[in-house]
Amino acid sequence: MFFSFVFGSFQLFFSFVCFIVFLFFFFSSLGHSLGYGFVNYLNPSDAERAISTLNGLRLQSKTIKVSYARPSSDTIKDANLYISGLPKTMMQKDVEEMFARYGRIINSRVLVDQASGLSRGVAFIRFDKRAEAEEAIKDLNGQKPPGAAEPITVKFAASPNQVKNSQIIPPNYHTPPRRFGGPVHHQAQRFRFSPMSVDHMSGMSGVNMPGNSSSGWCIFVYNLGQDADEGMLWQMFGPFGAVTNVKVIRDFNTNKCKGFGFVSMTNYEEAAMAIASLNGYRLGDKILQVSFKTSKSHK
DNA sequence: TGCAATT
Repeated sequence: MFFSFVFGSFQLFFSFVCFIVFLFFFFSSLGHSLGYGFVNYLNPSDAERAISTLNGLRLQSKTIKVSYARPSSDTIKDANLYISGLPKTMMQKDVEEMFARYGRIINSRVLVDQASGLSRGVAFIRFDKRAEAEEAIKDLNGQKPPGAAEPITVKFAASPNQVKNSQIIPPNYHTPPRRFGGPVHHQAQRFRFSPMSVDHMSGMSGVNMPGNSSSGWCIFVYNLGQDADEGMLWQMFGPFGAVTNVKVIRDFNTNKCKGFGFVSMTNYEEAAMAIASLNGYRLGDKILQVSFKTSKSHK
């Protein structure tokens, strides 16, 4: 439902047709979603900006891929490979190198043991075309990688249906956010599809930490104008990192903003940076006060 | 100073 809210607003703001953005959630699928979705843009430049802004963005434990959608066709179906028996020393890059000659790799992943952080010797590789995947199986199944003691198994991956937790994509509004003094977006994190880049504060979901809840960090924004809207909050906070939700609190009768709102961000460091940067920010004729939400909420 | 919730 939040999903439909997000995509509903997206459609409202950007509407229909033309360029397609393909999203792929790395590290497994979530909820009943298959882990990916499509967004249509009216303007190619908007699609371009969505890609450059959101690709590689970390959301919870995931890193999203955002790229142009490949045209749908039977030739790209069932092109995902399951590889097992890999030497534990082989990294994602090494596995990709081994398979690259068979075709264009759409994505890849080496499974890692949660506790030890070491490779489990299992990988997935999705090729652009099923024929490429078939070639790779023919050639590499039962083969030993250079220096390996055991042969690897290469076969088609099982059809997609693992169930996991659900999470949401923060839309990023189309106005250039630089005027909010936000950081250039995620230069260091982009393309680092590694589970090592997990927020080090997320293990600290402690009771004493302000603003923290089970899903990210809630930020209190005070001194919004009467006609503040959610779009403003997305614009202000989006540049600092993964924003999962924004809310402008309005009077039920007048529908005017009561002067404050909330923003949820996934990663502590990004939330802290947003607060440090936006607290005291002048929005119109008002000086914003931005802080972690306090827990005075039980009535 | 002001910290929600009409899914």
